[in-house]
Amino acid sequence: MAKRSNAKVTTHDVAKRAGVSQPTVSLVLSRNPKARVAEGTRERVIQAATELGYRPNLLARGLVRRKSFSLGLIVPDLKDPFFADVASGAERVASDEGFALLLCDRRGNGSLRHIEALRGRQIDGVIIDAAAAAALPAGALDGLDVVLIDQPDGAWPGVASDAESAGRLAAEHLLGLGHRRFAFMGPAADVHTFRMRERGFVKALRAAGLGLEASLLRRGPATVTGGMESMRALNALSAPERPTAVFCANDLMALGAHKQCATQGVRVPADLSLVGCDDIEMARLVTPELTTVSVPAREIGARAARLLVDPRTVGGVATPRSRMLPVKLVVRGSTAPQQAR
Amino acid sequence: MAKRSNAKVTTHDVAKRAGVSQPTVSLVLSRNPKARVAEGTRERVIQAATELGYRPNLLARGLVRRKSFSLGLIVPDLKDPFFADVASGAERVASDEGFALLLCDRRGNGSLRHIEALRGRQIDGVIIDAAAAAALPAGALDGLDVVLIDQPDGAWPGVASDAESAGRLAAEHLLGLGHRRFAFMGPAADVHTFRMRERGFVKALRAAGLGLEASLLRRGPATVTGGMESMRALNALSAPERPTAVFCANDLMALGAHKQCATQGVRVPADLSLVGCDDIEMARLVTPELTTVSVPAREIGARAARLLVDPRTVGGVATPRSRMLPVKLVVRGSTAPQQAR
DNA sequence: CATGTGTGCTAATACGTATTGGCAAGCTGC
DNA sequence: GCAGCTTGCCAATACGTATTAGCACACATG
Repeated sequence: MAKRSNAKVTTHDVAKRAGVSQPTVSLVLSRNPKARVAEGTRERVIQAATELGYRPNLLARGLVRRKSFSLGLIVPDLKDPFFADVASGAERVASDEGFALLLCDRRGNGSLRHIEALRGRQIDGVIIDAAAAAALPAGALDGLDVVLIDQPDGAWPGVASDAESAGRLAAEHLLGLGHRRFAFMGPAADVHTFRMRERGFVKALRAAGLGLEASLLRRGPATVTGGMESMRALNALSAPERPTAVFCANDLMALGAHKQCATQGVRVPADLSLVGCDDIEMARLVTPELTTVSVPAREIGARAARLLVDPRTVGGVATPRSRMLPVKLVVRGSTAPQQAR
Repeated sequence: MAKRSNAKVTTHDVAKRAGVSQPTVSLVLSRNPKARVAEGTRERVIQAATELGYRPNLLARGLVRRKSFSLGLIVPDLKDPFFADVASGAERVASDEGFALLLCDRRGNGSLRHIEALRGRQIDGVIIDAAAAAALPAGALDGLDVVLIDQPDGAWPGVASDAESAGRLAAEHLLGLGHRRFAFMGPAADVHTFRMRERGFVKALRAAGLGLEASLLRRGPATVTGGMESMRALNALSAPERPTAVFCANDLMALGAHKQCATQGVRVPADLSLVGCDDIEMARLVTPELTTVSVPAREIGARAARLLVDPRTVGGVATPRSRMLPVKLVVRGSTAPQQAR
């Protein structure tokens, strides 16, 4: 019967109880494959450990092994459902593999402080959004195992979705519905995923012989508020100039745009078709439901964690191939065939 | 100029460079107040540490101090915006105080495994939702500094919102609009906050001489899906039996209900007034916007972390008073005066 | 000059685990 | 009977920091 004792039990306590030395306990419990331990001894040690409720002190273990069995996760904003999903996926893998996940919400700020704190904790790797990584001073990540959320940048591997396809799928869907006058809204900031979504969208339009006028390219933060403001600007255009379909860099923007249309009496999808990207849970809660491109956010987090946890890829032994996960168009109610005006 | 060296710099390295012994470095850098160090020595040590880019190894420090400067956070589901907010608040405080936040998403499961892992990491405290704590085997939290999210349970302090007032505010708002036929939807599970929201709601109805029939008390998980199903059941009632106003245990349910009404053509608020609870960001994105009771989720997380970080409250020296944070009714578009039928 | 009194530093040790080298005992083979 | 091997264990040490006890010195005091 395992005792749940309050006082901390060490390998020394176990050793005493089993009548062996401390190193022997360590040999048995750390399952060192090259350890030679008699079967009887092994059993006595395990028995004693169980009885005392021994639990290894990972700080001590980390100190000598130079490995802390913990990962850092730096996200731009945990309240963004996309990153909450990423975190959720990363936590799952980390936890399953015996790693702790140290959460850092940079809340839009720089992440140098977080990085330094993580270093002090001797983390085995860090998952960080590419925008944060790019904003760091040179060398800030030296010596760390890094996986980027978003495209790789040469120095570090990254896990991302196929953003260009996302844009293309949105465009092709809207083109197929007969739309000819498009707008795009997204941040100017240097986030690769957003750039690629835009590029994929624009390229598909070009392929159809269409373009995107400057006034129909709205720059703003990829947030609900950003979406509302961009949409307000579009709605302020004179009727012939107004787009009939809008692709938004992510669902938060799209939901903001959606809301703005509702507020201003612009009917979605009758007056305007709207496509988002990410497929966050909320996309199904608005009416009409948001057509969007589904991105496997949890899987992105999970894969990023797995790259850092997998002994075959850590330490650059085998440079992990970066991962580009497929996306899928999800047609819902916010898009409809272009109506004659 | 601080060098960013890849190799780890220890106090020994700093000592050598400054021409002093390792303990002296430790005395200087740990800012031990009772340490007597000559000003010149102190400066040389700091200079050397800066030049070498010294950063303390928190594993080693934790080992000897018996303190890891890290907190565990166990949430039922990170994808629930309420808990994402709690996590965000807790992370902010932890980070500001030099603590790491070890994130555990129990994803609806038991949390014993997570607790054990956190113990091994010698965490200084754990923030856990009360439902998870209650589901743990006896003694599973012994010897830990615990703060519950949700009401305290005698053994541990908790940080929560004034849930009974939330229910009462919702009821009074609806009563003031002339409603007389109410429904409530919420989980049967033993989450104190949800029980108190329900109780506050029912008590306020009673005070007005009204009650809640069994058929108008819908049990279901506090999720979007749960809200949709409960709403479907309510909509299936014959017209005279149907409520004119519904209070939902949280916003996720309310949004599910909101969506279900849109799907079934029940007009909100003309046919049905809807009140949620939490005031998550999404509440403002649906049309009509959701009337709800605002709960300071981030503040809850922040306070919980502060209780565990504050030297005046840790270790039970001064048992921290539990905190009950005020809530506020936010009237939006999902509620309206009762119409004659 | 002997005695006390701070001051500024260091030697030694502890924290709990992992690892290295080696010792003793039991074999094998000749 | 001795060299050589294997097996099973342990002594010693390392990881990087914090802390305790105490040393050497200067200075003041009698």
